[in-house]
This record gives sequence, structure tokens and C-alpha cells, in this order.
Amino acid sequence: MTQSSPSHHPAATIEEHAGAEQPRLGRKRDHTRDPEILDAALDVLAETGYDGMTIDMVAARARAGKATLYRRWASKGELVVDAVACMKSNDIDPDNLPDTGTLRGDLLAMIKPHSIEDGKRKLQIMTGVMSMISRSPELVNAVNAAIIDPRAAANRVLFARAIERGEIPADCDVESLSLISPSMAAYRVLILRKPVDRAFLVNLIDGVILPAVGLRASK
Amino acid sequence: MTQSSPSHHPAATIEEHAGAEQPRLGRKRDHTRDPEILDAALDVLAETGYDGMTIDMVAARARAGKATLYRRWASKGELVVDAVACMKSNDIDPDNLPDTGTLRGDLLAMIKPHSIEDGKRKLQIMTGVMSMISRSPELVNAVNAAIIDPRAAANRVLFARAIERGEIPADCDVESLSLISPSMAAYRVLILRKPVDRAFLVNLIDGVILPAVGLRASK
DNA sequence: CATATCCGAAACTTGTCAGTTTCGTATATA
DNA sequence: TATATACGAAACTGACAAGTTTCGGATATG
Repeated sequence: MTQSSPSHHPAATIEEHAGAEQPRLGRKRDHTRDPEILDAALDVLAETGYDGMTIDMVAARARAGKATLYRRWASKGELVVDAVACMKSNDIDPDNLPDTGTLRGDLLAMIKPHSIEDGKRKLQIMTGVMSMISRSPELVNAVNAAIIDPRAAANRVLFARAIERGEIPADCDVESLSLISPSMAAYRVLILRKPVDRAFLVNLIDGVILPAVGLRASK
Repeated sequence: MTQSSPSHHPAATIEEHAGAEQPRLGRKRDHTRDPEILDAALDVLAETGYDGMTIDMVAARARAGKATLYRRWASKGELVVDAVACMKSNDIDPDNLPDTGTLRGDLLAMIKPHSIEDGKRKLQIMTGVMSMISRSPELVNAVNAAIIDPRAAANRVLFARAIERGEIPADCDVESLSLISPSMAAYRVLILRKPVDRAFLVNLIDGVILPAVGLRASK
């Protein structure tokens, strides 16, 4: 992959490769279709997985021709990496995290039907991509940046705030703690095949995370 | 899959299906080859994943003919399920768990170079099998029984003992706690692509698990 | 308005792989 | 010893999917 940032349109299309795009002759490529195609790819990915996914499925769902896809991405693999990298997350706004005054309040405030649904879809996509992930470091990065990091980063902020206000000890292992819920949620969906619902998350907070930082669940 | 127990030879071969094996004419099937074939399948699985694995690879590695494999398993899928189900775990002996007198001692005693290596291989196999797991409930069960449960079960025992001797509160969430290290180890390997080494595990025990049950890492 | 590129649709090429069959040989029952 | 099956090796079949090309039509530049 190039070092270009994954903006909301594809990172690595074909002829942009040679730097500046000189004005070409003929009809211009309709880049408004890019997000539709990438969304279609994510849908198919979530439903059938990487290996079950065919370019025809994606093209059909996006109401596009196969040639159109291959004009923009050199291969199925690059399409998938780009789709994951450009995936938008609706569940977390890092500039507007909950601030209820208590760690427990903040953690609970992160649980919304909305974010549960979004998390479910993300984990489905992750499942679909797992077989490919071993062969593509780029995909690892894309998955981490799009799916994992946002949630872990949010947790880090919440723990840091709790330390600031003296609610929890300053020497607690923020890094590990921030990864507990993403880890166990992923594990639960990917391997246990059980739902990540509110009850599960609340239980995790009150049974593991809060006790681990020396807080009792009570109130 | 049948309800027969996954013994050290395949659970569901072809003609055993009709109950008792009537003495047949001709050369007998050499069942001593079964484990070799299944081991070969696990090797290929760990290296290339389910979709990258071909029957020819397995046959070649086992120095067997493809027909021999298909005489014993009806399909690639059944072979893989059986291979996972019959996977032997060298890392944990459930009848001989460590008993050092403290929870921390027991948990640390579970960390052996040996079991780290074994866990690595198991997680590689799990990675390889992830793409298929969404379509095969049997495979989910096999993976859980072979890879997950043994470790979680061992943890459950250690926590139960700690409760018995009054080291930790009786009302702590043993179920969630027992899944922390399997979850976070799987997550670390599968998604973070970082190694699960001794340092990681010790850090998890002292930074999360023990604090969560009200014990400090000290001593 | 000529040319070059885009579009969606569909035909086409090519490689791969699951699963089957065949062959020469080995080993069991009757 | 005749028959039935197992064995490894290898040829074969059939399906499917990645990637390419072609087509008639749309849209841009010069």
C-alpha cells in the first residue's frame, strides 16, 4: 500500500500511482461511486467472508460492472484492504466522549444500542477477513485502525480521566484494561459465537474492570 | 457430526456410520495412519489456513494418496473438523494442575515455555480456521472443546480453590475471570499479531486478574 | 464533431481445486 | 487360490471465480 492516508475515497487507485494526476482526455471517472462500491464490499464481506466473496457479488450489489471495479482496484485483495481502511465508524466520537464524573458512569455511557449494532457489524467483518489477515500486513493495520483502535483509545481516555480525578490509582495498567472489553467482545463473537449485548458488557464492567481498579460495582 | 466422542481416531468415518462394523472382505483399512493424516492436516491448516489448504497438500505431507483421505472423510470440511476435534493438547493436564497454595503461584505455574509454544500453534490453527467457522457450528464446537475449554476449565479450578481457602471473595465472577487470559491471548495473536510471551501473561495476571479479585501483585 | 475515456452488462479465458476414477500392487477373508 | 478391499500415484472431470475483453452508449476534452 502507499503511504497515503486512508481518506474517504480509496487510498491506492491505479493511475494516481504516478503522483500528480495530469488532466486526461475523455470521460472522467465518477468517484462518487467509490463509497458505494466499498460499502457493498463490506456488506458482502460481513455476509460471506473474504474467500466466499466474489467480485461479481460486489459489483452486482453496487449495481456496477466488474470492469469498473478493476479500473479502480488492481485486485480483490486491494479492494478489501481499501474497504476496511475506509470503513467509517458511527459508534464513537473521540472528541465527544461521555464525562459523567465517575468511571463506571462513563463506561456504561459507552454502551448504546447503536454502538452495539455497529460493533456487531464490525466483528462480522473482522470474522470475514480473518483468513486473509495472516497473509496481509496491510490488512492487519487497516483492521486495527478501523475497528480496534477507536474503542481502545476511547477507553484509554476514560481511564486517564479517572486517574486525574483520583478515582483510581495512577499506577494501574491502563493499556491492558483498555483492551479488556474489545478483546473479550471479539472473542465472544468470533469464537464463542454468543451475542455481545448490554448484559454482557455491564457484567464485564462490574465483574472485572471496576474490581481490577479497586472499585466496587455498588453505585 | 455424530455424537460419538472424539477419540484419538476419527469420529465419523464412512461405513462405520451404520453402527456395528460387520467383518468385511479384503484388506483392512490401516487406522494407524489416521493420526498422521490428521496431524498433517493441522500442520497445513496452521500454515495456510482453511481456504489455502488443499487436499493434495495434506496427502503429500502425510505421504498418502488423495483417495485414501476420501475413503475416510467425506469432504475437506469433515476432515478439518475431525482434525481439530482430535487435536491433542500437550499443555494442560487437568488432573494434575499446579497447587502452590496461592492463586498467583498457581497462575504463574501454568506458564511454561512448553505451554506457550503449544498455545501458539493452537492459535495459528484457530486463525486458519476462522474463515470457515462462521459456516460450521460443528467446527465451533470442535475449536471450543479442543482449544478454549481446557484452559478456561483449568482457570476455573484454580479460582475455585482460591475461593475455598478464603484467598479471594466467593462472589467474584469466576466465569469471566477464567476467560480473560484465553480471550486476550487470542486477541493478541489473531488481531494484534503480537506474541503471547511470558511477560505478557505475567503482566496480565498482575495488572488485571489479581487486582480484579482484590489481590495486590506484591509478593 | 472527433477522440479518448468512462459506464454497466455480459462473454470469454485461465487456473485452481474438490472430488472421482483408474492402475498396479499389497493384504485380508473364504 | 479367488475375491474383495486397501494402498499410493496419477490422470481425469466439473465447477467456480479472478481477471480480461468486448459491446453499445454516455460524457468529457480539444
